[in-house]
Amino acid sequence: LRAAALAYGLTELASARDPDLGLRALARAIGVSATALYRHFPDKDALLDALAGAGMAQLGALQARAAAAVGGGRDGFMESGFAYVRFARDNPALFRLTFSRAGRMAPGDDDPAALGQAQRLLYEGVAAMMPGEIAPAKRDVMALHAWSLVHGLAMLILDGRVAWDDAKLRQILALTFDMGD
Amino acid sequence: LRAAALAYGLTELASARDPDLGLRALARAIGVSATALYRHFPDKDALLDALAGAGMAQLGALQARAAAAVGGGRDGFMESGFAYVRFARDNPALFRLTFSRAGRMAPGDDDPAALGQAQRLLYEGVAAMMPGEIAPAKRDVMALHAWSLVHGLAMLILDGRVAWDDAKLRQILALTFDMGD
DNA sequence: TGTACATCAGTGAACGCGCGTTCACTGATGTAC
DNA sequence: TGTACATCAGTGAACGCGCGTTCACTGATGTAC
Repeated sequence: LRAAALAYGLTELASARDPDLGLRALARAIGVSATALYRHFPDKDALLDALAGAGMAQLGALQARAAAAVGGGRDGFMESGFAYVRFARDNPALFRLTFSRAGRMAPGDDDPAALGQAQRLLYEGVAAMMPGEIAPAKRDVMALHAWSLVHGLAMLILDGRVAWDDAKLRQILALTFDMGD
Repeated sequence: LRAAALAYGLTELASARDPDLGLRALARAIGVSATALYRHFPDKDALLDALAGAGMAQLGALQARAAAAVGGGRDGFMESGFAYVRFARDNPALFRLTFSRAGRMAPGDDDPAALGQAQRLLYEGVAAMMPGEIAPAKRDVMALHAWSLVHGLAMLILDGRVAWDDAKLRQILALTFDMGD
């Protein structure tokens, strides 16, 4: 049941716009009594945390795959950024839930594999972008810069402020991701 | 009462983390029966829309003031970007509400003065940043780039993913806002 | 100046709703001897 | 092989809660004649 609940939750959050997911509603949807869920999660919060963790893991995996598909390096970094925005578009509620939840945990309290992977990808990407010597502080700034860009783009798209346009998005990303030239 | 409701709503949303604001709760807080609000707003949605509009107006005004304070131009653009992030930090729930609501309206259905001002500032900023001839398409890309950056930074800070650090934030912004060099 | 009437802001009771959670329970599955 | 017992996943009824909204109402303020 735990697996079924998470699976349904993830698909529901992929299509939904609003990340408000009710415990009762979820139970109803998978054809089980609401109380049954309490066998597998201490409370609603824990359920949502699990979903958020799964979302983060999905996002990380997607980014890694996108980067690998073009052979890594600077192109891979750019592709991983693009994948980030695509993930948000394809999983609006899950994307929101993932970030609103994960931030509420104490640092390190997160699913370590998932957050670790996202962070690592970010830094590796920055390194690939600037292959020379980079001061750690500078690397940090560039990583946050890239992260903010894709995150903001994703949010603006989810909020209906920016229309999806493949070519235009790539141009916007290029401004940051080709910066090392 | 309309003014009181909006005023209280704004201060509440400035301190709150969560933009879920109840009509009954708001009425209770300003010492009035819940039904009294229906004299001034057709329903809860209208109330929230009004608050979102006010938030957008505040944000626009703040950005304009920040830009003017350093004499406009490229510095002014950078300052307006910084003000954007500061506004989000200082009004977490209002910032969220403003963007989640405003996007749901049909384009142009928004408070025209507010959205117009934000948009205009954006384009003027890009123009100031690149004083030469810019193709409209390129200007568009640069404007969205800048917007996404500050928006993403704001969201990551609100979600507790990025710590507030004045100097660091300025460095991150500079990567984009000094790009025309 | 006084009277009749309309307008309007606000009230309190009541509606139905979905929610998260607790409770005592049932029935199936496994395990010890 | 059979019996006794513990474990465990699931059930349905019930709790209290806050919500948005409707309703018939009250009392004050303004306006017409």
